[in-house]
Amino acid sequence: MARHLITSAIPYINGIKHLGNLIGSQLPADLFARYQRARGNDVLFLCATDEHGTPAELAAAKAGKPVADYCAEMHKVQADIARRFRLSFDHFGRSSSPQNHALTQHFAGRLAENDLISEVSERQVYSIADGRFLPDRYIEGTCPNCGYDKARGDQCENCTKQLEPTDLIDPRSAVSGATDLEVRETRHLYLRQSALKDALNDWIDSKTDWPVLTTSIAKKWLHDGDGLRDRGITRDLDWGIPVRKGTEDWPGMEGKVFYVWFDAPIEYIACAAEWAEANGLTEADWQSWWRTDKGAEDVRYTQFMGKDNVPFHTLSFPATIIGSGEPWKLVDHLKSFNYLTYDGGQFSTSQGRGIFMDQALELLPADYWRWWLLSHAPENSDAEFTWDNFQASVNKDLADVLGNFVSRITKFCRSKFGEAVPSGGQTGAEEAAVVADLSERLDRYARFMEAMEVRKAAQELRAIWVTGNEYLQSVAPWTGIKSDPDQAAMQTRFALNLAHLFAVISAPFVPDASAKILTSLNVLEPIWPADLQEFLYTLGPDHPFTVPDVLFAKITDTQVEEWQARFSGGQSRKGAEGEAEALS
RNA sequence: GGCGUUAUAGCUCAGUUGGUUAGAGCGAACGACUCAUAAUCGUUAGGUCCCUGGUUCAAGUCCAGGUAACGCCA
Repeated sequence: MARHLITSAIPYINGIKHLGNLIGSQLPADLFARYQRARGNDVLFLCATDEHGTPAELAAAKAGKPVADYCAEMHKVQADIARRFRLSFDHFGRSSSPQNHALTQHFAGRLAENDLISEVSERQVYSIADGRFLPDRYIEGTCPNCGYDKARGDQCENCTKQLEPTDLIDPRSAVSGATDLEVRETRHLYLRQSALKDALNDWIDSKTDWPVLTTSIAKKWLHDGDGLRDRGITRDLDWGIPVRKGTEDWPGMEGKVFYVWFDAPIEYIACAAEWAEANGLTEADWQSWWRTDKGAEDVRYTQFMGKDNVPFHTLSFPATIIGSGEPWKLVDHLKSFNYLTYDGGQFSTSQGRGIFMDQALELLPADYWRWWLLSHAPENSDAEFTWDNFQASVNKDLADVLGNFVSRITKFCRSKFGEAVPSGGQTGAEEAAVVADLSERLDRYARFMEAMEVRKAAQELRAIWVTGNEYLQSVAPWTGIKSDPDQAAMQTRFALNLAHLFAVISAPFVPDASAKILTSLNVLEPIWPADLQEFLYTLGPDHPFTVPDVLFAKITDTQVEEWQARFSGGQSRKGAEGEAEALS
């Protein structure tokens, strides 16, 4: 039995994610996890909320709540939506957990011992009124280049010129509008990633089976310009993991916290510790997934993420792990996705553009979204969501091809033979041909799923559904029953077993529909078809079943028009990044 | 500005290391069937593979230059 450790990029805490976020990491990760479980493998599938940093603080302030309370609430909201999308996390953790505090401090300590941490003095803008240092993007002022009065400290959005906060004319705090700003000296820790450049390069070179998208991004960061740069791992904030060297104080770092990018990926590990605690397991149990000296040498670790997250997962996080000198598991396979676009532009949290997870579920059940998103996953390039395409795909694939097949065969059987699998007849050449065809297709489907070729897997799965309709159309039991009832009974029995097959193998894509079909067919313990020939005899004569309700209602033109208007962009969820409107 | 990705049928996309008449699904037209969610199944039509030039016996595929779209720039 293979062991699969699977993590999805962890979503930021400050609001509900949109469909682009969903298909970029969590959903394909779930598909893979469900598939591996269905094949009988041992799976630990982890995800969490990424809770630290300035956006969380500001979102909490806006909501008028202490940041810890805000994060706890938003974590529940996100967990609930994930559950409703049937994301089958073994644990949905929090980067603010005690486990992550301890591990982050531990890693920092190890890195310091290995001389991979340096201390750098920096000058940063401090807002006296706010009582805090301001990150560059939270300073606003007039652009010295074009005169735009809402330029940010890192860049002017009007003329796109890159700026330093000190370039701004009449700078003010974007948090409070305060103008009493000053530049203060502050000391920060840097991770000396540059010292690990060769180690990282060798490691990435050893990954010959990674997607081009992944390696090209990693290589660019490694070799572009001056090469891999050292990165600050601390910030002058209140909300975060206090800077400590393992369990000891870190002189000169009092009152500072780790920068969110440093502690967030460590949550992948800490989340396993949270999982163990939540399930009454021991440290040895979770370490058997993460420590190659404690049982994880046979674990295959796969990460899922959007392309914007690739540098962190190929360089920064591995630098932390390699730099620790301890035998933690490094990622084996890394599956990255491009963006889903909406009406030609990006989905945007800050501009409220596109469809958000909670809104999607108000319109239609999870399976509809899961199927469309997965079968159109932005694997090789950006993919575009349009309502017309969504309607056409879902109606055709789910309602007409799969749903209608289950409906037609169960109803036919009920009307001619009653609600039990009919007996009589012997399978012949026609059925043997279907078995041969399906065996080949099932094999391809499995290979695509193993390789995480999501779109191709969906395409193959759909072709398998079509096989069922082809078979019925070809043998036409509704005609044959008049002259040879035994033959028609056998054909009906065979087709009911096909419905069973479809339910079992479709579960990773459309878990709810799959469960409904299995319930109707009275199958309590679905088992993946190892031997197809044998599997298609699972439902034998007299096995009772019921006709399921309509599995997938079609999306009407009226609905599409209404939704198109409602989500025409910018109206549904306006506001700056970090707003808590999603909570209401 | 630098860099990256992409460009194939009306639409959404496949096209392995260069190798016959460039493929699939949807949509369209026509036909078959009537068990089924007016669903299904079959047949057919539809392409200057963004442009220009180059390498080669052979280029959708490799190289150079251009054009356009999208993205990233810590």
